[in-house]
Amino acid sequence: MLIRLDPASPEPLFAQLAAAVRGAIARGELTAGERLPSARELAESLGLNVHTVLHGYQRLRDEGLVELRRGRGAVVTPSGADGLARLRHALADVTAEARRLGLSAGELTELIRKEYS
Amino acid sequence: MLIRLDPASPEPLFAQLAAAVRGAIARGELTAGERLPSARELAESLGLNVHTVLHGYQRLRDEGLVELRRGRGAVVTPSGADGLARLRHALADVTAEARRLGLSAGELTELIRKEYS
DNA sequence: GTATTGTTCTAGCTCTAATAGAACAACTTG
DNA sequence: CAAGTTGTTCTATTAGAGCTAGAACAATAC
Repeated sequence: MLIRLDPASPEPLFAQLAAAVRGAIARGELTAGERLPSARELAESLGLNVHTVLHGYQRLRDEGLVELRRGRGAVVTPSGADGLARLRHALADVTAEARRLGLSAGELTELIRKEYS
Repeated sequence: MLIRLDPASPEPLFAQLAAAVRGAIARGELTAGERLPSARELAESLGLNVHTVLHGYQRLRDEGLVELRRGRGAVVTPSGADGLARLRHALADVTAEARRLGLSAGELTELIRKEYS
């Protein structure tokens, strides 16, 4: 799993890291039961602090995508892997266009809610 | 145009303000050539600092949605209004397709949230 | 000419992100 | 059981963004 981070981005590093893992799960590059590198390992290889990596892992845990256990590390959950893989591509074009126009995720979802009602 | 801001949100106030205006344009509540309230006026009525409002306006200008001129204020550009209107139509197509496939609004917005992260 | 409005500048305050180091608790492995 | 691995928790510091504040300035409208 290749992870590239941009320190100059307004997006926090821990969030970029979480996003990278999330994307890998959605694309099927990481499957249920697979284990992520240990925080200390990944921090070393990415040139980050251990706490920053753990912060990202904890966000993924909050989203239900991975399980964290001491001594074992971070493991992809079945529910997380299943839920992500679906209609993601169908939305890619629209979200890219929306982002180009400066819309936030909140604004886009707001438009959708109105569209559905 | 009603603007509601949440100071407790992680989203910066200037960004929330820009988002509100953007949404109003996308929904057609603000049309090309229309003038926004002056920064000093809006700051007063929203309980914000003038600079915060101007920060939001400047973001909208960077996105090409409004023009800023001293003495005149912020005016919605034709190109900005058009672009957002187009997106709105594209979005209508996607939501129609999603509905045809049996997705709920919640599922769709959840996918978008992940797409943006 | 006068009022309005955005632009620019300095300044201070607060909060988040990121880093750093240390000790600790739970789990895995031999 | 013993040792190593890994996440958890704690305190602390640094850097930057966001927001507020006040002032002076420049372009436009009337």
